Amino acid sequence: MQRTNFAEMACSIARTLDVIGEPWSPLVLRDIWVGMNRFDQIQADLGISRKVLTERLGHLVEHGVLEKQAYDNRPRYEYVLTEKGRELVDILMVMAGWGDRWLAGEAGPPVLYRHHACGEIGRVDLRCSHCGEPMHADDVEVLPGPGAATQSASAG
Amino acid sequence: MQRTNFAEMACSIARTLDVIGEPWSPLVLRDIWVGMNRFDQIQADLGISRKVLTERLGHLVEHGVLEKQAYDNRPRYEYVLTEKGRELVDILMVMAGWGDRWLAGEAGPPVLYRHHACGEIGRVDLRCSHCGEPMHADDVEVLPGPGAATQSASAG
DNA sequence: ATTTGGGGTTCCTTCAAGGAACTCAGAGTG
DNA sequence: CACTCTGAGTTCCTTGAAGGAACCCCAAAT
Repeated sequence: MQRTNFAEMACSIARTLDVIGEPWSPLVLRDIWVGMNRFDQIQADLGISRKVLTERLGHLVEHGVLEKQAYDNRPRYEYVLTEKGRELVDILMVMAGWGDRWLAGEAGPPVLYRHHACGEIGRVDLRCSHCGEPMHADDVEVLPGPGAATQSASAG
Repeated sequence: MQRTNFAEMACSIARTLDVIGEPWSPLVLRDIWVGMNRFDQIQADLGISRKVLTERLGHLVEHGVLEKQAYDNRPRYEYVLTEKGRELVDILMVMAGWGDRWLAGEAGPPVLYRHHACGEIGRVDLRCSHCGEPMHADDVEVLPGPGAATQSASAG
């Protein structure tokens, strides 16, 4: 899919999609985040084709969000998040928050997040890094930045 | 692509991906967010195939994140975000933040966000809804919630 | 010497993305 | 009235990615 090259667009959303926009990639990251670090674990948990999983892991390693580490003398490997990858998980937490709010239905959220700092079940909240007040779709004005393309559209 | 049905998984991330996980969907939402509301505008801006754009818009309307509104006596329509859709934009802002930080390079971020509340250029920051402290990948413990599947894996 | 198990490849089928051309409905123009 | 213009899609064909099952390789362990 995704034959159009999102990486070349002058849009940070498109560039991020170039890294995790392919099907399954966010779910692979989620599994690794919660401690499922081996190929067969992830494959069995998600039910993803082994071929596709190989491709996704390779892509994520290439982009520096995962590292492949040997854990045995035998050729055995596990995948761990880099710092770049751990920060990607922010996106997953916000996605989970939206899904919990709008798609969970009667049953309620499939998982809960206990915040280490306060020990309580919490949800992620988006706030302005500058003033600390809530920051959502309607709270911002979008302006061209230094890396804006001059000619083409698709800045973002 | 995505022939596997993410909607049925007991995972809010997977369910969210069922809504916006297909290629182009997040970029379509972004365009509408920044005020490009008509079919031909979006098509020209993104360079997406008209066929695919038709499919994506239909899917997003079906899932209640967009509304299709007539703006003329002629058969002319524009697409606007619902509340559900506006909250989806939170995900886009976090994606943009990650892309700005890790992929923008020398040129700097393509766009900047001015926060209405404080008037300054800001970045989104993830905080715990309970205590207000930062909340990231390593700051939480993931626990089964009320909607957790009992038998299968893929909770999240 | 044979089995086991993790970590992949290979190969084939099906279905989605890209892309260009075509359609349709209603307004504006001469 | 005929003609064109424009927005908003459809149709059709080609290419290529996802699904899936089978196969392979290597290094213990038995």
